[in-house]
Amino acid sequence: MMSYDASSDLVRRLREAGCKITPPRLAVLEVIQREGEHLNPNEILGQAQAIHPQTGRATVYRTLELLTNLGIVRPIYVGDSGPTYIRAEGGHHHLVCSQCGRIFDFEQCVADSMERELEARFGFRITSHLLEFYGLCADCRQDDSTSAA
Amino acid sequence: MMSYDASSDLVRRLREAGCKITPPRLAVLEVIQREGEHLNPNEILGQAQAIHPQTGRATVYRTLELLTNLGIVRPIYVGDSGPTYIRAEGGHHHLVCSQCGRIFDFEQCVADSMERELEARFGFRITSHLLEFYGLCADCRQDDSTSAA
DNA sequence: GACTCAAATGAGATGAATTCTCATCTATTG
DNA sequence: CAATAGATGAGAATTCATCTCATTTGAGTC
Repeated sequence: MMSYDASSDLVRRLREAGCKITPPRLAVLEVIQREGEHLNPNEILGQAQAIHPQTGRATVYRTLELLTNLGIVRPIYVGDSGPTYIRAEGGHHHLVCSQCGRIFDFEQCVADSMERELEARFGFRITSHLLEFYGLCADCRQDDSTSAA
Repeated sequence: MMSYDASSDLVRRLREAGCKITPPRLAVLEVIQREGEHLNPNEILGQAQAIHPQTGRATVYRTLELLTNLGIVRPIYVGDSGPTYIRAEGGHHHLVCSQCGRIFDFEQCVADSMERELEARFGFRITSHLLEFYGLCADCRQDDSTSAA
């Protein structure tokens, strides 16, 4: 037990926050660090149980809340699915089709240029951002053009 | 019955999509147009019932899904509350504290400058965007500085 | 290494939000 | 006005998240 990687950077942050380092927490951290992106609570539970089988559902929810408050992960709602969790660092950029729900990613982003100004204005320390554009994707535009004017 | 404002722009869009114009749908549209921002399904139900008392909960969910597919409204998840609905036009800009959950709005935004390029690149027709920054607000930074290094 | 205690846990109950089912009704077209 | 596909409302069913509480455990102290 307690054999995963109890010395990672994230574990240190938990310790500093006065939290105990438990097997379920290590399992969830492991999942986040390994897969990381866009897992929902149920998937995180499943993967955490692959590491530490006794892990309970409530503990996963509790751990995700804890990690969110510590600024380590962050829930994100995209499309019509429930929340998924991502690492709370860097930027996430999506193009979301309101009709079919498909999601496209893009990389370049102008948000960084705003960070400094917003930090100064609001006294924030910004660690990440989300930029999403909504509209109709190419396919759904075509389908529409038959019926709409 | 059928006396609210069956000739608005939004009603026309419903007709064009081949949908029937019914009292519950008019009621929901009326609520969206009047209040518009950040109502959750339950609040929308309440206000729709003030207009058309027989309106059922399932119909509100169905109508919101319909309006979302038509690109008229859009669900948004901010903070830890459930979904709320906003008009699917223009931009929404938030600064979210990961610790206390408070939300600050700001106006100026650089996203517009990216829209044209993304539209060209992905063949999208973009109607709105969401730009959110995450981090620690001024208050939570202070609380943290006592414990953290 | 054993002792202590607050923190953390798991199982299942509970609760809230959403979706589904189906018999009935109605907006629209001809 | 009649016909009909689409829409509706009521309540059942499902899903997802939270809460409760008895038990366990990590981590500091000796």
